[in-house]
Amino acid sequence: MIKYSRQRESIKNFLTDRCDHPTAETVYENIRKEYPNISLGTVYRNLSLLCELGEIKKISVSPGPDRFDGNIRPHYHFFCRNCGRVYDIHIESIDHINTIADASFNGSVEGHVTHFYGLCKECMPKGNHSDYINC
Amino acid sequence: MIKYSRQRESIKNFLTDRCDHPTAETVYENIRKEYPNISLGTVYRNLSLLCELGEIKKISVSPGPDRFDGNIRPHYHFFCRNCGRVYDIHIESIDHINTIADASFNGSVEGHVTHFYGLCKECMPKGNHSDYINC
DNA sequence: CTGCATGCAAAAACTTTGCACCGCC
DNA sequence: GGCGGTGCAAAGTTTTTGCATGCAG
Repeated sequence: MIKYSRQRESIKNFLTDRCDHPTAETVYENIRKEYPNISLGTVYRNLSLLCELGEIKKISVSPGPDRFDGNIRPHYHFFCRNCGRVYDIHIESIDHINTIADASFNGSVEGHVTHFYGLCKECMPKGNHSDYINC
Repeated sequence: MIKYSRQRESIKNFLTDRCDHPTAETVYENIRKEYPNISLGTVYRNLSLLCELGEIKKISVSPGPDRFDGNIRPHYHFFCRNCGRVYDIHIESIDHINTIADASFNGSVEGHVTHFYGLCKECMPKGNHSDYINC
């Protein structure tokens, strides 16, 4: 049985309030402002638990520490190869690629993990800065 | 300038001879049979170098250690959620998803990383075992 | 009260690195 | 023989875990 904890509540709220996909370390540093005694171990344990409960999502980045996303609606991520920032991308479903893969594989393709990379607006050559909002 | 080394040659050959995407540790254990004094550090250094040279590919798996692929022709990977094995999937290009993503993102989408998951033939319920060859 | 959650610290898992020596070119 | 590669070991990075105590139900 899972019991309520103020720390977990705080972590959950922190994540759903942001859209910059913080690492466990960043979560730790911020929750510490409210709960100075919280330990990094507790942050990891709660992030892990929240993932299992489906309340947040883990984003694995290579190389580097995992990041966490409080937005669990289906969407994709964009990694800027210059500054390392992670952005949300909301696109129509591309689940048809599962069917394509399944047709060429002797097994059962249930899903895919995809992320996109390139240069974000901030890192692109000057001149084309519209104010598109990613979050 | 890059110099020849027997160890690097051996690592390269080992990878191009296999299709099971071994980890650095597995590479180490196998190369050791031929070069008992090789160190894990050397294996990592050479895997890293071979990646930079574009002679092999690194596959990041979450969770778990990175895996390495001696096959650099474009293809995708399938991760069995039951046994953890990694298989090659050769499919037609799905690069159109870059265009889809680019249309919804204020920046420049240059590419994507995708892997598929599900159950492999070995881990599927009995009865449907054709002899499709994945490698 | 019972037992899950926490804080702390140690350890685990994976990878990189400093340094002295070795061996390509 | 000069300089990149190696072996070894130490250290770095990220995450997990054991244990005594704290707090929700």
